[in-house]
Amino acid sequence: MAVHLDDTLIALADETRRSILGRLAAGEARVTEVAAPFDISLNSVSKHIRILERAGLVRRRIAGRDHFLALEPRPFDELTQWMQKTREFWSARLDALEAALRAEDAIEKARRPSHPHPPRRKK
Amino acid sequence: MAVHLDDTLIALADETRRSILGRLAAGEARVTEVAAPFDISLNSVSKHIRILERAGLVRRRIAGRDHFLALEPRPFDELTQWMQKTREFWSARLDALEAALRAEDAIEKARRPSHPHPPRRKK
DNA sequence: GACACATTCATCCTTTTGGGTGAATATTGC
DNA sequence: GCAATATTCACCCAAAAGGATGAATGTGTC
Repeated sequence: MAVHLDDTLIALADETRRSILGRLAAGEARVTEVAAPFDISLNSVSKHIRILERAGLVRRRIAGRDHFLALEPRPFDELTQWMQKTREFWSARLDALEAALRAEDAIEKARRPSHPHPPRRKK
Repeated sequence: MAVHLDDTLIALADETRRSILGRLAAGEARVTEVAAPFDISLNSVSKHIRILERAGLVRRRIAGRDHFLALEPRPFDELTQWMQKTREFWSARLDALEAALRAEDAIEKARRPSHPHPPRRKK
């Protein structure tokens, strides 16, 4: 699953590719149509599309000499799920850390009412 | 905002870096501590940390010769927001497309009860 | 001051990415 | 069969990423 995530993240980490996905959200389009708005060569767009296909974000349907591309949101949704799970995990750990620090502070305060934060390392 | 997104996505698109973030979710750690579980050189880990810092996902607090690293979830949350907005946009457009196709089908069916999908291009 | 430790800097190497150009391939249309 | 069209393939180039190693810098400790 980790490699899969990498492909999706890399595919999304480029403005041209995000723009291509935006175009495909409006429906199927041929490679040439997708490439039209960009000021780069058709070949470069073709390479971007291959990276999107590698991530599974774009599906290709070949009809004669036309290659119709369509948006495939599943990897995007899987990434969203991973991010939600990861965020929850982080929150839980960071909250626990916060709680531990507060408890430590309380103990410290009870023992020595002043001097709230003895720096563990100097300078 | 686009460049910012790029940095975050690129930072997350690597298993080593995701693992570093997982470690930091448990609290601050020095560079050496963060590097310990990995089988790569300390320098490589240092480079990964720099990429995480570039994305704003890691904050560095220097205390003498020790560099303490801490997780900073804000860019992660911004990415989550972007993904939710994008997903909603896609859903709206794809739903509209679906509806349009269904409507087209209905009209087609009303006019010619058989022959549901005349292929626009042959083979 | 001398030494150990933590971290980065400077290089080098290989792979990937993002861009380009020109040729090849496949399909359509006449 | 032939010309035009759609797309990819094969290279070339520069920049960046991910890895390594060895030197330099800054800090703590004795």
